[in-house]
Amino acid sequence: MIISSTEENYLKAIYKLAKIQPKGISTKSIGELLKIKSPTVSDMLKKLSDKKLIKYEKYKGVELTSKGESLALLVIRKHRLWETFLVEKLEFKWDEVHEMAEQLEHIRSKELVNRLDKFLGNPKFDPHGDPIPNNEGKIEIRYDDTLDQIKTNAEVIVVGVKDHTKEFLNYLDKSGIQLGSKLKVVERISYDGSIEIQNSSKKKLHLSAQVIKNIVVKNAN
Amino acid sequence: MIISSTEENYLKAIYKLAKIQPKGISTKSIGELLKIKSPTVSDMLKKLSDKKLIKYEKYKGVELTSKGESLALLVIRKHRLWETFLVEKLEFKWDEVHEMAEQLEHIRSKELVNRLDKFLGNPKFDPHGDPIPNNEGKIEIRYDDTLDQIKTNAEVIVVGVKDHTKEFLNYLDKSGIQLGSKLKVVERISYDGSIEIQNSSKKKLHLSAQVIKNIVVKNAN
DNA sequence: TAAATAGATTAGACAAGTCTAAATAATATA
DNA sequence: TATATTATTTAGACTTGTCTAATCTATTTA
Ligand SMILES: [Mn+2]
Ligand SMILES: [Mn+2]
Ligand SMILES: [Mn+2]
Ligand SMILES: [Mn+2]
Repeated sequence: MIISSTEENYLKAIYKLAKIQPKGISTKSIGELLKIKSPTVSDMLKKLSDKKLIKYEKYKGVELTSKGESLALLVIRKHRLWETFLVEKLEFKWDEVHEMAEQLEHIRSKELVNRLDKFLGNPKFDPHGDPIPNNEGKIEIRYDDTLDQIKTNAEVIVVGVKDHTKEFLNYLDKSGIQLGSKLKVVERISYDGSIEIQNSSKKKLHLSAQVIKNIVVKNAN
Repeated sequence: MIISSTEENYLKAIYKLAKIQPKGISTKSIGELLKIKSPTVSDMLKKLSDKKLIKYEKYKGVELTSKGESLALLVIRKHRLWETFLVEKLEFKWDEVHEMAEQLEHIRSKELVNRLDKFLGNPKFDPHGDPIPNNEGKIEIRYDDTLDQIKTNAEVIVVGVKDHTKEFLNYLDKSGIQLGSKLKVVERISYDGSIEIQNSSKKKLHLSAQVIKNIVVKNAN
């Protein structure tokens, strides 16, 4: 069965929404994520349902079938492997790769993605710290905290970001924060939820609530 | 101006046909190359003409404008660079890469193609010996002979192929012929235009007229 | 629980890219 | 040169993916 790029994008969107709200993904939320109007989404849901890629009942929301989930995971695998290639091999910065990966993720070839994986040394995470599903669609889910949940004086290492926009990633670059950065929470300002941190070279930095909830960290043991 | 993948394929086809028959490329020949029916081609020619990518007069055939030629060359550049990547980096064989490159050639990013070029060491030729246009669309045209034009006892090196099908490339593989192979023409059989060759390890091989006209060689000095 | 609101679906339209059948133009041939 | 053949274009239709406007359903709230 042939799956179009458009259909792949819907499956990926449903997969992503399901990670936040497992049951009954709404037409509206899919439309918002893909920047497509609801009636268009409605039509596509019928089509994906006919292809047995989703479970769909009118007005009841939608859920991926296991076939649909596998396909979504394959698209995500390709997206993240290509992003890794672009950063590791072609020396792009982490804020530059998403758009290219949005195109590359639709290249059809089982063999290509597996060779690419091998060429990159079977990476487990992409340049934004997101896990790369393996060839069987298995994905390592990491239960790490975001920086806003960290106690004062705790030391942590940056392992990912939740916001992938150019603006956010650029802001982190300018602040000298990247994957692997070691940070210490010096002070929490309860008034606005912001924090004061110190980096490994003792430099202090003030980060807003908005920013720290998008930085994923693990304990620096 | 946005050029769709479909439009890119038409431009590439016209470019390729123009190398054989510079003036007045026919609707029919484009259709045959792209496996698309003539009326569809006719429609597209109007569209490409409106976009000033081709010069087109009804019933008079078609010609690329310089804008159209630049775009065609960019697509060819991308195709050949990706093929080189697939063979050099991902270890695909030369008969396995064309279909993937047909998809990859449409990835939109000026920066990506130039970084890829650099990553590959600015290769001048692709895995089939075809020249890779540079960033300005300049292409090195090589005036090499095909093996059927070589005198008896001359020694040559294989620098390209004219038939890119899996079947032909596979046949060459099985015969131990690849880019860089050194061959000596031992005998020409005038009856059927076939030849007897000797490879660098003195092994003899009989090649049909059909085969040798698709092998591009240069003199082995 | 009845009305208001939000969300979802249906209806009808459009663009891109494709097709077949019919009409027309150009070219070859008798 | 008149006719036959071939190539091209026009006409009309279909599919995919999108939209807006209208209608229907579900949920919230007074
Ligand atoms: Mn991305
Ligand atoms: Mn990513
Ligand atoms: Mn090719
Ligand atoms: Mn090639």
